Amino acid sequence: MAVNIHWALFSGQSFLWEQFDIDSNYYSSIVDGMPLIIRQLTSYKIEVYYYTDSIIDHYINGFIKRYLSIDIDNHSVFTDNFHSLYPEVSARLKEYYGLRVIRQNPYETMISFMCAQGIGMHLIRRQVLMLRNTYGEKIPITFSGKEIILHKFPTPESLAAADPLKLSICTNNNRERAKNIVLAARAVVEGRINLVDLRDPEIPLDVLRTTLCKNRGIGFKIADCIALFGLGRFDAFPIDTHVKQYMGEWFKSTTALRNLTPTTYLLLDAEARTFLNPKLAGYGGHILFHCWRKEIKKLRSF
DNA sequence: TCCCAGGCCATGT
DNA sequence: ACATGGCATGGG
Repeated sequence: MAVNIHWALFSGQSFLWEQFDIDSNYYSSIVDGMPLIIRQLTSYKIEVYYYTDSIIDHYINGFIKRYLSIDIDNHSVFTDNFHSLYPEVSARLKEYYGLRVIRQNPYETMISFMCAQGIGMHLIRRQVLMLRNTYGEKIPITFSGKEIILHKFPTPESLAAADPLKLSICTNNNRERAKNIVLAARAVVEGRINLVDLRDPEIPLDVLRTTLCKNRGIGFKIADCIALFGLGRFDAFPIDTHVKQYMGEWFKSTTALRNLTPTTYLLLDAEARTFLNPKLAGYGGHILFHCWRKEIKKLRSF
């Protein structure tokens, strides 16, 4: 079965998705145990293929729409005040309103973003792919007559039981990162990290961030990424090298010229909320992030 | 060859 | 608090 969805740009936060081939418009992933294939038709439209019984079509449809956060009207993310204050940025953003910040699994988001430290997106994607292929359960499907082997994201148990040294093959040979991933998986298995409890939207962002940062390998930025992409906290605003750059260039922040120390991080976080809707700061920030990478940095990876 | 990539951590001042 | 270096590899 397939469903068409308008207003979806499939890009920007997709370490858990895999492109069929170079320059292919098809992407695959297993979301909540269900194999999904997405075809990017235009920057505003995708087609979703899923494998299930037609009786529960309406349920699947709702599930996918929630996953793709179709409930968020992207044009409401930026205020009228924003458009009049920053007309150049506003003009550039026109092509990027199709981007959806998707509601991904928090555990999978945590592990995959722990791979995203100071290296290019290409390498990050490769690490997550290798983790899936090495430790994830195989799921064979047939798509347009072809047999395709997909892999589930490895369970917390499988990563918790993994040998860190062996796992480091998947983490760019970075042993420290491999060790941290195994430790985090163990913490999930033993209930010391309870991501279900952290889903409570009443938890203040700084508390959420501090809680996640107790784990080795998770700093402010990764914690905010887990909140934004994994816990549906669209108010969380992860600040990385690109965000720091566009805050300096586009929003003339002098704070952005300083090194990204914890203090600077918190100052930038507060600054961003003065020109972005605080409740959707991360959502807007991600649209800006993607636009910055594509338009200014001319990066092709996503 | 050098610098930068969706950072984090330990160490020295 | 802030600066610096190590971690690792690939691409521009």
